[in-house]
Amino acid sequence: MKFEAVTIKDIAKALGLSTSTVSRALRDSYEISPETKKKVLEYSEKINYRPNPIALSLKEKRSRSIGIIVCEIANSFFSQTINGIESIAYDMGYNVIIAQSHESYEREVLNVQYLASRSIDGLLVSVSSETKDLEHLRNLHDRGFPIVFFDRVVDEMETHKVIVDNFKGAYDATMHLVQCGYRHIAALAGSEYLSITKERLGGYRKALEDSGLTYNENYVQHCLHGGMLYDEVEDSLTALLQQPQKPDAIMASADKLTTNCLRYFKKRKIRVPDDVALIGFSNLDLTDLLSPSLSVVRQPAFEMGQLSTELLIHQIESKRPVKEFEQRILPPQLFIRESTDRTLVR
Amino acid sequence: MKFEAVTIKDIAKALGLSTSTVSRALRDSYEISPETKKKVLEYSEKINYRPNPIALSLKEKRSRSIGIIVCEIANSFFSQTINGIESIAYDMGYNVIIAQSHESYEREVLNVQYLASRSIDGLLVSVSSETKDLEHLRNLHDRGFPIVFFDRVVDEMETHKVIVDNFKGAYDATMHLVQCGYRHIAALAGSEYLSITKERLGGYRKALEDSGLTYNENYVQHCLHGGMLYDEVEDSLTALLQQPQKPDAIMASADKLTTNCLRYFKKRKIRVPDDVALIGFSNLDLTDLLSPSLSVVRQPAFEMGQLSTELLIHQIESKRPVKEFEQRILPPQLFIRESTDRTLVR
DNA sequence: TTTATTTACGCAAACGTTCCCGGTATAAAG
DNA sequence: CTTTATACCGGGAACGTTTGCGTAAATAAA
Repeated sequence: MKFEAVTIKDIAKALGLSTSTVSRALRDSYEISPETKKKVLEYSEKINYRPNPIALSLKEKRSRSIGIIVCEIANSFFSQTINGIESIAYDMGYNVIIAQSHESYEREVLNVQYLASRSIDGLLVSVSSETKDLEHLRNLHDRGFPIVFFDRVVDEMETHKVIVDNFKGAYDATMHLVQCGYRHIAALAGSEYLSITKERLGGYRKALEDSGLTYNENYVQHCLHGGMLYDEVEDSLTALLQQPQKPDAIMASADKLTTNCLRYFKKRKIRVPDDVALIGFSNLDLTDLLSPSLSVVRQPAFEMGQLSTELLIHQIESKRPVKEFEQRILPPQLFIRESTDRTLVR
Repeated sequence: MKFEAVTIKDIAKALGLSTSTVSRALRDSYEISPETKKKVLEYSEKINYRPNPIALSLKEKRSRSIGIIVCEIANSFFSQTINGIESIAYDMGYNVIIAQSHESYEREVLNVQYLASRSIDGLLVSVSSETKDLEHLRNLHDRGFPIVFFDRVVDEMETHKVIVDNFKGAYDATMHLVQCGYRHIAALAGSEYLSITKERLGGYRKALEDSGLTYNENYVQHCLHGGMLYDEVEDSLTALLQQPQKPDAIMASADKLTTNCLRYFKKRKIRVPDDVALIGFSNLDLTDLLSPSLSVVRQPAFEMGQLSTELLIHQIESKRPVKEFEQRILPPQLFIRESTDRTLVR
């Protein structure tokens, strides 16, 4: 069932004009007399004419749409980021096409190819936790295709990047644990391939060192799928709790990691923070309602989305190839709640 | 900065053929000799040719993309629905363009117009809670534009609709409260304009009647923005708790309504379920981790998204105008946890 | 050998726009 | 009265593709 729209030709025919005249009248060209303009404008209004964006795209060789690749939109951080992306994109006349990798490298590659073949003008990417090979993106980038990375960036490519200060976030979180008196602080981290994992573990380690605590390799566990799979978290936590010296606090470095930690503790009736304290990166809106309420490092997701989009569209609309790339680093925010602070627990 | 793609013309020129021959070779037409086909295929592969979807769209008068309008993607129910939509859409070669109304009628209208002007082939809509006037949608629908409603549907339009059995969901939830011994059961509902609100309140009322409890108008409060604004929830709850006979249980009929209820109770140190029990519609993944864990009515969001998309694409690809419309009703699921069941509380 | 048929390809129009390049009036300048 | 300028408008190509039609050469049938 197709839906017939009214075209410039219909207007031209109805008014006894040529398509060029109608086109020019609509674009308010000086070459068209005021009377003709008036006629055309009025008639277009009457029959509710809307220019065909497909035809325009073909002509202008740009689609005015940008692609987004994230692992999951059902993740607070990413849905908030997408909100930020949308707010800017729509303001600037772009629409967004969203694709999810579900943390799978294969699906990420497929999505990139799909989006690229759909003639989008640019791409906003947060890589999957499985991604090590970047050929699918480098390929496009090398041919001048605008790509902006956010949150999960890659060192190997020279593009705009928007991240949060992950080092500081983890440092502050760990420092907070130290100040609360915890001495055996473990880290539950995401995929080793991810930039954010490295940065966050860096902050964790530095905080330990600055506090005179020794960094213990066995206190660091990785979950390849960033907490998406409960079993991975379960295995990691079990490994941590089997250490000769059980950790008395955990710093979790991703949203799902943090909540699945809590789920594990609840299942095993491990009391938080009495048995073990928990702080984690999270952008959930309900960390205050959890049991116990969660201490978190929160990222300015909305702003990250906005900023990334501004950088991307700026690059898309730039006349000359962009050679100077920016890396914007936004500050994280620390929220202290019951899961680390015993004085807060009822 | 534009990104030059390789076209069929480039292939034709390089191989000394006409564009029609190349086109036909690529589509494996019987009119082309095996040798020519082989040459064309190999060369296209080599230079990584991808057909330009914009040009195809112009020719075929369809864009192979569908629009989605929801209030918030940062809402578990909708993000799960979108996952379902995507899974089907991508399988069938469509991409999706998502727009958010943020529960504003004005933004919904703007989004509809924007999407319609972007030559999408169909629309998946869950109306905003402010929406009463449907001209923006009826307009399109009357001209044969495929529209499928999901979750928040409207009676006034004859289209495919996919909903959950809201009546049953609310009925079961209320019945559960009755069985737990609660006798003064209030309802916190969303916008009065919404279909889901009416259906859910219907189930609530019927359950009361079937249990020999009297339905009390003052026990029903509406929040126009469906819990998005905490203040609305606060006012409604305050009104409920000021009734001469304070309610001993609350049935909340939307995601944010339910969680904001909990937030209110926590703030005021009202114990759940001891002072007041709470059950609500919610698709959150962490209702088991809340304090107390939440009894909820859960909707099969993913399946709803899949089903809606199948119906929509089926209508889009139908040769003849579709006149017979289906209304699919999926079953909700009840999860009993601490917020209603005292025996579960630690 | 002539005629009919098949095979394999090219030409050109179409989708909806924009825009370059013309062209024809009318008016002003010489 | 011719030249030049100005105002206004139309023709047609182009964007990348598909597809109906035409046609040359090769093959088969007569």
